[in-house]
Formats: sequence, structure tokens, C-alpha cells
Amino acid sequence: MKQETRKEEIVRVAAKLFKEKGYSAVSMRDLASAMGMRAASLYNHINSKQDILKEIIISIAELFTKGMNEILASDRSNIEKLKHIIELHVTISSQNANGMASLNNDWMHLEDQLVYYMELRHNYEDNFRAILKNGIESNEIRGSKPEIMLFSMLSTLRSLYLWIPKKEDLNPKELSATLNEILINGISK
Amino acid sequence: MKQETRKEEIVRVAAKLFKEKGYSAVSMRDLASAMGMRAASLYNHINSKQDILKEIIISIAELFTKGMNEILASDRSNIEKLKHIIELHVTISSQNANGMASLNNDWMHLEDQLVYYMELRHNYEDNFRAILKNGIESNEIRGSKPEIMLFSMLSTLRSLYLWIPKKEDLNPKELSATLNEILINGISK
DNA sequence: GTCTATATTTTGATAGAC
DNA sequence: GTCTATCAAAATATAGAC
Repeated sequence: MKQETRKEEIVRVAAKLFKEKGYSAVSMRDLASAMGMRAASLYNHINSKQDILKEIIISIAELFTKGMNEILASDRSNIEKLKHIIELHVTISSQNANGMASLNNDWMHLEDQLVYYMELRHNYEDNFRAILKNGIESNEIRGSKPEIMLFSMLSTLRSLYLWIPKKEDLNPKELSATLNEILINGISK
Repeated sequence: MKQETRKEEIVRVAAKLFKEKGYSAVSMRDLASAMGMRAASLYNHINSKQDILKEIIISIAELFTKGMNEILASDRSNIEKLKHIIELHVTISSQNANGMASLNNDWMHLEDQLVYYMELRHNYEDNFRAILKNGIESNEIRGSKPEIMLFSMLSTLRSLYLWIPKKEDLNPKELSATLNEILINGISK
């Protein structure tokens, strides 16, 4: 295990506070207090509050982009690709639930990196949609509403950060399998 | 149609701004500007910023509670009750998408009404969970993970506010039917 | 690397004229 | 019912001592 730098500690604690109250409602004094120091001292490690948000969101967004690119490059059925997307979300949400809150709820407060973030997000959704459409064409997936399927699946996967920390007994592999079953096959007998 | 009072107009415009940036990031000056007036003038119609948030969230939370109680009192199968829950979310989200954003993302900034809101929310989830469990017991619903089903369905239903405004061509009845199909029967062939 | 002190801006809200 | 003027508190951030 690499030692956590002071900056990394600040970003980690900030993500926790941002999850609880949102970026705008957390002051630098709140963050300093949670770190056991004065607000001014934070600035020896970070340039600005905005920098912290950027650090949290962009690193995760790039993880999703990297994961999606690997799934797209793989030689599997579309249903299997969906399964891997679910695993990608479960893995990232398990490892950084607090950061996922900022990515989901505070991305609009990004300044310099807003356009870049929106581009990554847009591309991710386009790739997800393409897999669903290909699955319908190849008769793996039923129905003719890929847009609503995309919305429904993404809503569940993007909310994992809220739910995973409350169910720490469930391991990621098992959760992925159950989610795959529910999202792909539904709940009806 | 009843004439909209000035106060109702302020609450409606505030909900729109809260959806875009969150409660904490919207100042009374922002709101006044969107209303075409000065911040001080707002206070002739509302008591505080907090009052606006309370107005938005509690009214919707009570709509959900009322809807759920009617569904519980009805004499239908559990699968049919789930269908009515989906319709309830689609209806409310269609009629007040902006308010749903505050309910989902800014409830933690409630002050006096926080405990009351959490109670309504908790009861709603308990009732939802009970329907899923009853459905499993009566063999209408497959699987043994009602908690994950609840999480998945609620995630999709609570995110509708983000998605409905972008698809104005789709009517609520049709959307409910499609969502019912996807959430109950899945997407796989 | 943390502190105190402080500059500057912005915030929610009130008083009182019109 | 809206305005101008204003208050007190809180915000982000910097300077400089230790």
C-alpha cells in the first residue's frame, strides 16, 4: 500500500463531505475542520476548492471511459458486454462511493473541466446505447425502446454509490451477478 | 385554470434553478433575477429561502405518500400494485420534474421539516419493500433479493425527472407501460 | 506545514421610502 | 408590491510569522 499523501487525504475527506451535503454546501472551513486543521492550511496542498472537485470527478470519469473502451474492444456478445458494464459500475462504486456522489450530483459545478467531462459522459452514453441497439438487431435483446432501457439501466448503475455503503456484507461479484439477473431478466416469474 | 399567485411563481422558478445548480448554489439574488425583480422584493411573498425548499419538497413527498396509501388499499395482485407505483412516479415526475430534483438531491438541506420528510420517505420505502416481499411469497415474483430489486426499481423511478423533460413526445401512459415491461420482465429475449 | 490576521466578495435578510 | 440602502455573517483565498 502506498502512503496516502496529505493532498490525497484532503480529496478523500472532501469527497465524503460533498456526498453528504453537496459541493456548494461544504465550505473550506467545514473541510478544514474535518481534517483537524485551519482553512488556510488547506491551501498548502491544494490550489482551490474547485481543484478538489476536478480531482474527484475527472479521475472517476476517466476510469469509466477506460473501462468502456476495454469492453468495446472485447470480442463478446452484446449481452456479455452489458454484464461487463454492470461489473464496471459495481467495481468503481465499491472503491469510491463518495466520489461517485460528486460525479453524479456536482459535475455542473466544474469550471475549466466542464466541457471535457460532458464529452466523456456523452461518449460513454453513446457507446452504451450502441451496445443495446446492436443487441436488439442481433436478437439478443427484446423490445424496441433502447433509449428507455439505457435510461433505466444507467439510473440503477449510477445510484449504486448510495446503496453499496449500506450493504457492506455483499461482495462486488455477488452484487454484479444479482444486478445482472434483475436488469437483464427482470423480476417476474 | 386557477391563476398562479406570485408566491407560486417564485416557488416554481426556484425549483427550476434548484434543479440546474442545487439549492445551496442558488442565491436569492439569482432567484430574484430570474423573476425580474430585486432580492428584497422576494420577501414580500416568502419568509425565507428555506421556506421555498420546504414548499417544493414536502408537497411532493405527501403526494407520494397519498398515492402509495391508495395502492396499498386497493385489492390487486402485487405485480399490479408495482405497475401502479410506476404510474405514480411517472405522473408526479411528468407534472413536476423540477420539484423532483429538489426532493431527490436537496432534501438534506431541509431544516425544521427534515425529520418529517425522512419519516415519509422511510415509510414509502417500507411499503414498496413489503409489496415486493409479498410478491415473492405468492410466487408472482422470481428471486430472493427484494432489497436489490427495491433499490433498482427506485433508482430508475427516482431518476425519471432527469429524463422525462428530454422526451416530451412520449406520453405518460406509454412511458409507464414501457417502464413496466422493462422493470418487470427485463430486456433479454 | 500550520498558524493568525486579513482582504474581498457574496450571502440571507431587514428597514423604510415610494 | 417593488425599490434602494444596508447589515451581519460567512465565503474563498492570500500574506507572512513561526
